Amino acid sequence: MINSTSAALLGFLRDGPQPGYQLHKIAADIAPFWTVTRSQVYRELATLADRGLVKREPTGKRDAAPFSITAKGRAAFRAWLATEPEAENLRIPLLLKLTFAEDLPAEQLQAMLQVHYDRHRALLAEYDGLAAELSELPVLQRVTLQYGIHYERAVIAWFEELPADIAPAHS
Amino acid sequence: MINSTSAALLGFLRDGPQPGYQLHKIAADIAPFWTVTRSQVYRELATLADRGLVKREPTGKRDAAPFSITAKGRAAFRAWLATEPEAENLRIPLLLKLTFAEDLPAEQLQAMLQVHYDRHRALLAEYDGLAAELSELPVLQRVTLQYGIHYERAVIAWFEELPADIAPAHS
DNA sequence: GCCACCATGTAACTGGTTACATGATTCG
DNA sequence: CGAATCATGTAACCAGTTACATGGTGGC
Repeated sequence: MINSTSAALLGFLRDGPQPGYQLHKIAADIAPFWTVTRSQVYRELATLADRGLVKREPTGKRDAAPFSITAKGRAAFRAWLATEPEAENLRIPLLLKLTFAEDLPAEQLQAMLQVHYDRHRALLAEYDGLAAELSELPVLQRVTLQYGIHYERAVIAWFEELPADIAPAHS
Repeated sequence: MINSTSAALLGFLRDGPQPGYQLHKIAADIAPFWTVTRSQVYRELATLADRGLVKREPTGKRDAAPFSITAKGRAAFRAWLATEPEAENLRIPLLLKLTFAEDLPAEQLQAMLQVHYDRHRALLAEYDGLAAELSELPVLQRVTLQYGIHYERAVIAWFEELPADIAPAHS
């Protein structure tokens, strides 16, 4: 079975051949709940090519080496699509640090929390803006955005509920 | 600067020397928003030892090689504690798959969503139970749990708001 | 024509996961 | 006393990040 990153690349390639650079740009757009670096894209493409799931096309402009999806690649994509997605993985450095935060002066801790609180509020505003702007988007493209909105709201509520001595200022 | 995983190990070692196995157990307990595998623990300990931040103690029972924190290690921990935590990293395979889900029969998609919905409801129930049980916990130990509760509630709300043709059954 | 930025790719390193190996306890 | 589980660790592999290199394009 291929991994999620490869699967995503194959998914994008169904719309036509693309070089690694462009695939990365497309992938970066469907962030923020999935990320791939450019290097990863090139590596995955190389192994996909080795396994015959994509095919390297003649080099185009600026050394661009487009890849196209093969019949075998389409089959692998469909197989991946039908498998149960794994559980999500959340990695939250802030919570780790908080675990040890008794050893930190309250004001320093509060300053840290403030930074993150503000960032989450900015993100929520951004997502809300996108949702308004893109209200005509196909259903399945909107759900990710909705996930983001729900997530940010939850985090913001969490911040606002922190004990008063460390809670960030919320206007 | 040391990484978060090393920092956590140093943090735990302040309470006394521990072998890698035990450190991993402690770390696993402060999940679910931070994870380390056992292998990682051993590797980090080895590099921490190389850098003089921990010291290997004489082997105890069952080949256990406890490590103790050094003065230099304590300093490194304090330095880490004072740095701004990075942004969180969320990796949600379900959302990636959803991006391509137009190519999946609606009922298969719904079945997938049901599995995840049920899992999140179970998690919320578990966290709520813990919160009730551990109501006397020190503040900073409770905030992680609260984060989990807020997160699960948000995800559950998201599920319940999905378009009717794919939304999981919610009693 | 130069400068900034865009498009393209490779290489090296670090962090995370899986698989393997093995002796000690515990419990029925 | 035998089986299951716990405690301990190593090695190999895979995935993610950072750093490096370089030619094209567009705008002033």
